[in-house]
Amino acid sequence: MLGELEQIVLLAVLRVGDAAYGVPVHDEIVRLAQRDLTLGTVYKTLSRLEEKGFVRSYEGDPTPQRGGRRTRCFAVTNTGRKSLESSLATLRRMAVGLDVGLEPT
Amino acid sequence: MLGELEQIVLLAVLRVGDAAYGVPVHDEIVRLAQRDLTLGTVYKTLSRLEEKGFVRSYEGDPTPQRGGRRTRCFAVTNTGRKSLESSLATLRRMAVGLDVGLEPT
DNA sequence: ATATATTCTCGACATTGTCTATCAAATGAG
DNA sequence: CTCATTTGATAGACAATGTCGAGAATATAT
Repeated sequence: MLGELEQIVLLAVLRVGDAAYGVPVHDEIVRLAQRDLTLGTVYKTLSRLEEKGFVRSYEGDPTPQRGGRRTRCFAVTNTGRKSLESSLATLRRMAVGLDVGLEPT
Repeated sequence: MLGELEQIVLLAVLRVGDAAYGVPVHDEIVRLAQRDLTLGTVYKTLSRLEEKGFVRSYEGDPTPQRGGRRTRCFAVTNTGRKSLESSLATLRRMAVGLDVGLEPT
């Protein structure tokens, strides 16, 4: 089962695409979810998602502008994507017929 | 913030409509979310939602078929509905452009 | 070297998710 | 009427997720 924040973080990683490391993922969440999370929260969630096999991580290209260590980038795995789609599909199914702004096309 | 199950329970209460007490809400979740929850889990979640003001409860009509005590029915409050819509809107916003089965119309 | 900026890790604690066991009320059998 | 049975509700415990803040690691500028 994916928690609510886990879903959001998975979506953010997908959105950021390449070089999805902590900072841009965090920024994307703040921007689109209006949620004032800490970086620590994002990293913690990413770690847990990795333990469950929903994302994998790899060393990012060392292209730091000014200070900063190497980045740890994340990508959603197939399993992660399946799980995310399943969660969203459930919500959509349950929203059918209600006017809650999530009706199917 | 609404957890994932909280969202599902709110949706189920909306779906069931009148006389939304524990059992039918539970059934609706099992049916649409393929989630094998216990009745206890549903009640616990409903309690917590009520503490937060997202649902209210009232005594149901005593129309038991065979055994059974008076029912405690639940309805989603305005606040609850707003909160639910907000959560779903966030997901939808974040899904825009990704092919995860939750794109806006 | 030292200060500083950027990225990441690690406890610690709050909230949510979940079950099992148990309680309560209503009904029908005897 | 009494009580076993059925349906509905509650409570306590523990697991999983959500969240923060403090600090560690690493690179650069001075």
